[in-house]
Amino acid sequence: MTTKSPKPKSEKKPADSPTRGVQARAQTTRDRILRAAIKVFSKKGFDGGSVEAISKLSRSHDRMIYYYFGSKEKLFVEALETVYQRMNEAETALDIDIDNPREALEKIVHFHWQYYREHPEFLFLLNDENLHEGKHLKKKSPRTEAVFPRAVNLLDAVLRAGAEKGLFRPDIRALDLYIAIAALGYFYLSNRYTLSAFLQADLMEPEALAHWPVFATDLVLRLVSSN
Amino acid sequence: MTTKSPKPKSEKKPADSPTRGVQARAQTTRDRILRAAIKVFSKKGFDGGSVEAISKLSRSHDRMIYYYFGSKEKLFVEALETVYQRMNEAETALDIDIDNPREALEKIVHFHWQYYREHPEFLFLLNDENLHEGKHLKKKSPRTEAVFPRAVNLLDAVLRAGAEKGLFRPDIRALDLYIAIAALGYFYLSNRYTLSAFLQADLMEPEALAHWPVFATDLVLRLVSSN
Amino acid sequence: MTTKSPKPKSEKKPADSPTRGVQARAQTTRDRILRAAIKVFSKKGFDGGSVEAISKLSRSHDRMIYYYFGSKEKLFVEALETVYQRMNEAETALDIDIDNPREALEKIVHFHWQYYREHPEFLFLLNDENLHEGKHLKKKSPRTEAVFPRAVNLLDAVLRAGAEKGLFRPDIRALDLYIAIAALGYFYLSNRYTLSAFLQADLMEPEALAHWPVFATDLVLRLVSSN
Amino acid sequence: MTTKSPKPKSEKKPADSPTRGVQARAQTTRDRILRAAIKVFSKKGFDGGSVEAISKLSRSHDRMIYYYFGSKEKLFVEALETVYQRMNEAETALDIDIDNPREALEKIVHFHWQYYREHPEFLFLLNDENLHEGKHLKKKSPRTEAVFPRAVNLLDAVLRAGAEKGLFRPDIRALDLYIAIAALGYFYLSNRYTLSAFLQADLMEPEALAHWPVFATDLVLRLVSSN
DNA sequence: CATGAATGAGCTTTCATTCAT
DNA sequence: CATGAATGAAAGCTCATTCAT
Repeated sequence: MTTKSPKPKSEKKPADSPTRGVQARAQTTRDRILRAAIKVFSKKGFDGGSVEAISKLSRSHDRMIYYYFGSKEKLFVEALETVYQRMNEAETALDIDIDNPREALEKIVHFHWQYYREHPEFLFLLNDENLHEGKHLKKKSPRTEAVFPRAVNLLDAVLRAGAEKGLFRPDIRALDLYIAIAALGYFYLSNRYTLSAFLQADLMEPEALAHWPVFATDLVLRLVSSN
Repeated sequence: MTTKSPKPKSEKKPADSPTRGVQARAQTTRDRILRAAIKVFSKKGFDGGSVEAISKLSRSHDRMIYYYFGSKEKLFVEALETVYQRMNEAETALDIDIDNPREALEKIVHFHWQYYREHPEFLFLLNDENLHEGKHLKKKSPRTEAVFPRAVNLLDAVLRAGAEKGLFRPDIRALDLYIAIAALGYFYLSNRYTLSAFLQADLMEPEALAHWPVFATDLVLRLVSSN
Repeated sequence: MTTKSPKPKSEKKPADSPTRGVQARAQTTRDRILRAAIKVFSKKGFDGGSVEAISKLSRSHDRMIYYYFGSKEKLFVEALETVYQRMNEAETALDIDIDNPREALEKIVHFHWQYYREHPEFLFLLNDENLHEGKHLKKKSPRTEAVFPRAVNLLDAVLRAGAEKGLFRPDIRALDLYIAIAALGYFYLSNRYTLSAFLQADLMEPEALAHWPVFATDLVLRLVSSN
Repeated sequence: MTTKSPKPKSEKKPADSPTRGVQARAQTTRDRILRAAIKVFSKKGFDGGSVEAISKLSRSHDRMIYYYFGSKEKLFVEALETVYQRMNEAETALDIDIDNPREALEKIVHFHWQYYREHPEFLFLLNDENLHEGKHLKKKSPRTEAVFPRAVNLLDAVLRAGAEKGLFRPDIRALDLYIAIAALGYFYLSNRYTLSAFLQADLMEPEALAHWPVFATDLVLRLVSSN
């Protein structure tokens, strides 16, 4: 980054000042680029997505990407974090009734399924990052650190509530369950292309799509239920 | 016919003939390229893996890739199919005792886990193909078509045997179970980089690695068990 | 918009503005490339003329050719159109006295001869385009459409004036005559290499070169003369 | 040429010998290549026509081209000479009645027109060679040397006969007339693509095609006629 | 007489990035 | 805050040609 990042992300809304108009315009340019980057990277991957494609889609210029983000890589990282953060916010916003643990679990399983279905860019972006062995995330990302617990902590609370009520086994780790829930939804959708080809079954048929979350929920409930 | 497919894969071992030497040399060149391609593509993806990197790793020339495979894309498809075929062969070779359904299931779950661990190229190559929405596989692949049933059929046999013995529920679909088993192993390993970053837990710790297949087996057995 | 047409030819001279320097530099780079392209293509043809040769001759970079012209083909088309346009302008600028039809015709025949001699790039570029069955011109060229009539119309006026004076036959079509005049000059020069080889006569000898336009003029005047 | 040209063109038909079959087969391979070369080079030019395209079209192998012709360039030269020779033979075979000079001239003009129309490969191949400033022909071609006179000599005879009968002017050079006749036919057809584009007239319309040789004949007769 | 394998230089084109206003 | 111009490396691919049977 040579051009000395002009306004390093600046979450703080610019107060009404003479320069507000300018900053607002800048913000939208930056946002347009970021949004375009998410689209392009999720469709083509980091290597396949060109800087030009992004600047074109955002109706801006290559140069602006460097002005705002410093490099293609940093733009990718921010796209990745943005997408993850959105997912996290959606998960946090889930309306969970802890007093009804079975129903709570069902809700969580369905949330994951639904979120992955509606946000393919989340799947693809994470896939690509894993393809690169997480090297972009490794370099930097203070923003994500504080974020983790929420999802798993919520699950932990549900599990504990269920155990107290005698409904659930007490020996299930929230982290394991979280990964299992994610795996069931993520893998089905993310790997649908190779699965469809190799298993010769169209996983995207309406019937198949309706069936899978039912199966996953059943699986999860059987896993955690006591007796 | 010059640039195009010089010897279409020719599975048949070249009999001892005057031309054996040439064919043998060609075969190894072709194989060296294919092996290098699997390595490079699984590390860098289709876009990130350059033709030059492959030809250099195989101690051959760019030109030879086009001579034997026609294009980077066709080479990728063949790498993908090869890797999938190997997996399929390993799965088929599994020594399963159908009269012992629980143990059989355990074996299958462990096989998937173990195979994914030992063959990261399988994970990465499939991931990359899914990133591209399966477009390479769509174009061609008659080889894979006949192959599907084996893995799922085996599982189906196990499930039926268990059900007959009164050990398993009769309403579990083999296809669902297969995907679930694959999901548990595949997702954990394939997505370990983003999971580790976002969940702040090192999934590759020996302890964690030892624990996961135990958890997965438990999950699968609880899912299918009657009572 | 990054790689694509940065300033679509912009005939308008950049007024004195702060950015004038930049535009001027760009304009000269673009012009240098175009000029180099005309040279290279006319010497080596479209296939034989390499992008590198052009960029080197223009003391620019390969990349700039794509920046300004989009592709090798589009550059070729522009070279072709430029060369044709120049010819057309020269022809239009001819000082013809319609009241002296015989002299006017002589002038026109000599103009063609002289122009082809002095602008071999015109011959070669058109030759190459015809070799490709006009495929480059077919794709695009609104610029040339309005242009046609001038040369033929001029000839038409001369023919009519001559006929009115009773000097010329009234049944000669201007288009035919135009093609004939062009043919005589163009073919002699353009095909001189094969003609020299096959006819075993050096068409480029001073004497031969001096003789031909005389012959051609005679031919044309005999053709159109009444009686 | 390293492979020491196996049978340098061998015009002589191989007498009935034990090896006749082999030679015959070779001859056809050689011929198939030559014919394919004429097609490919006339469509794509020397630079645009690849060795592979030729070997493919002739259902042979790249290697054979080098075996029989030594290099791409030598193959091109032979294609060129072949095509020229065929034209010359056809011209020589013309049934001309010298006692009827006007009709003889008409026949010659029509022959050129007809031949060019029916043999576009002749036009294109010669065009391409001229594009390269005759560099292929310059290198070699003893075969063509003896050939020249025939066509021009014939014309000379006709002109002389006409002059003797008082029909023709005595001051027309056969060489000039020959070039003019060739020019009229060749240029019209060879340059039809750029002419059509720039003159905005479809030169290949049936009517236009029927008209041109009439015009050309008229032109030639007027040129040579006395009084 | 024929052919599969190999070679290295070359091609057009695209890439991420920086300079100069 | 934005932009056109410039850069050089590298990409995938094709070329004419030769080697070794």
